[in-house]
Amino acid sequence: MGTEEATALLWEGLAAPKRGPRPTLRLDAIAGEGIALADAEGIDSVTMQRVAAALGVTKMALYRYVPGKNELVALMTDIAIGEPPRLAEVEGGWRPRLYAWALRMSERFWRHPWTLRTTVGRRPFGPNELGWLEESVAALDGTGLEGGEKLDVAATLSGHVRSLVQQGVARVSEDGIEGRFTALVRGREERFPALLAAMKSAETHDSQNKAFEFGLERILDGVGSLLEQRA
Amino acid sequence: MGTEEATALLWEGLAAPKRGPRPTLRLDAIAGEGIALADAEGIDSVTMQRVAAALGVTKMALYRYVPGKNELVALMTDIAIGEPPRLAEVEGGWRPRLYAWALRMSERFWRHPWTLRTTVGRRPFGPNELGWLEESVAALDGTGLEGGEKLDVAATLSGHVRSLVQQGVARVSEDGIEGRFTALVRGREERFPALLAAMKSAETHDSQNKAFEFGLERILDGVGSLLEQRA
DNA sequence: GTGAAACTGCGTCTATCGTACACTGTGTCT
DNA sequence: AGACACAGTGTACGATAGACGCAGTTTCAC
Repeated sequence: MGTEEATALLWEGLAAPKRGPRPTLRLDAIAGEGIALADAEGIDSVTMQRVAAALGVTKMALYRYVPGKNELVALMTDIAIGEPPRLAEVEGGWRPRLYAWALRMSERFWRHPWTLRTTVGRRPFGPNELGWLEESVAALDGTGLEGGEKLDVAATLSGHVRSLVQQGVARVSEDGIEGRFTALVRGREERFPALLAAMKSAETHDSQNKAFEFGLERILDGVGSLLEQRA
Repeated sequence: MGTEEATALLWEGLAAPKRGPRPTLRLDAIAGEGIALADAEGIDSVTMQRVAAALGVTKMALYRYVPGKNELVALMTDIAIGEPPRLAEVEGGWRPRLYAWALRMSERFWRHPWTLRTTVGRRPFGPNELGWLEESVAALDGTGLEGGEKLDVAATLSGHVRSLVQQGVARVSEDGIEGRFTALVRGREERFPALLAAMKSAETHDSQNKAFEFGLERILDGVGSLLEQRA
C-alpha cells in the first residue's frame, strides 16, 4: 500500500521535470477538479475517469501526476481542509482560541462534508491536517497541561467537531426536520422512551448551531475546571 | 438507493418463506461471516464473492437473503456494535452511567474497528445503534437537562469515543510507539513546535487508556459544572 | 546542429467488483 | 397430481483501478 508515496506527494509535491514535453496538467488543478466533483456529487463520484474527463484528458494521463487514486484522495483531502487558522492573533487565552479553532474546523467540514469520510482510519497525514492539530495544541501552551494532556484535549475537541458536523449534515439531507430518524423511533416508543422524549422536547428550539456550541462549551468547561482545580 | 430495504432488513429481518426448498443459509450466518472477514482483513476485503465462498455458496445466492452489499454491511455493522448495555443497573447516577457507556462503546469499536468507517455519514440506523443512543440519553434522565441538551451530550460523548478509538487503532498499527506520525514532525520542528513538544513530553507516560479517560473526564466535568451552576 | 535521453499523454488489456437475468431443481399447498 | 413459490447457479454486463507498451515532444550533452 503506497503510504510512502502518498506522504511524499503530500509533503514534497511534484518534482518539476527538466526534460520532455511540457505537462498539460498541474497537480493542484487535478486535485481541485476532484474536490469540485466530490463537493457536487459526493466522494463516490470521484473516479479517475471523471476527474480526467473534467480536465479534458484520458484517465491514464493522471497516473503521470499521481501514483494512484488513494494518493489523489489524500491530496484532495489535505487541500480541502486547507491551511489552519492563525490562532496566535486571537486574544483572551486558550479558551477563545480553542473556541475559534473548533468553529473554523467545523466550517471546513461543512464546506466539504466528504472529508469526514476520507479522514477516518489509518492514513497519511498531510501538512494541513497536521497544521490544524498543531494549532489546537499550541492554543494550550501556558496552561500548565502536560504534553499528553494537550494532545488528549485536542483529540476530544476534534472528535466533537467531527461528530456534530456529521450529525448536522445527516440532518440537513433528510426530508424535513425530523426525517427518517424520528420515523424509526415512532411506533416503538416502548423501546426508546428516553430518546423519544428528548427528541420531542428538542423539536422546538434545537438548531444545529446550538447543539454544536453546547457540547463545545461543555468540553471547554471541563478543561477549565481541571485548570482551576490545579491552580 | 435502497435505504428502505436496508431499514426493513435491519428492523424486521427476513420473512420466513412458506414454500419452496429449504434455505441453505441464514441471515445471521451471512452477516457473521462478513464480520469475521472484516475483523481479520479489513472492510475492503468484504466482497460478495468472498463472503459467499466462506459459506460454500456462489455470490449470487446471497442476493436471496440481502438486497445488496450496502444492506449487508449495514446489517454487519449493527450486529457488530451489538446490544447496548443495561445502564439502569449501574449505581451512582448519570456520571458513572455515562462513564460505563463510553467504556463499553469504546470496547465495541476496538473489537471491530471497521465499524468506525461504516458508521460515518448518512445511513440507515439499526436497532442496536439506536439502542446505544437511547441508553446514553436515558442516563441523563433526572438531571434536569432539556431534551436537546441530552442529545447534544450524547453526541459529544459518542464523538469522543470514536475519535479516541480511531486514534488508538492508528497508533497500534504503526511501527513502534511513535510511528509515522512522529516521523513527519521530526525534521520540521520549526513548523510544528507545540506538537513536537507535546509528543515529546507524552512519550513517557501516555497510554491509550489514559488519553481516553482524560478526555472523558473533561467532558463529564463540563456537564457536571453546568448542572451545578443550574442547581 | 544532432542524436540520445527523458518525459508526456494515449490506447489497449486485465482483474475485480456489484448486480441483473434466465434457468433448473426442489419443496409445499391446493 | 399439478401448480406455484422459492432455492442456488451460470452467464453476462457495465464500471472500476491499474499495468504496460507505444508514439510523439522537448531538452540536454556533445
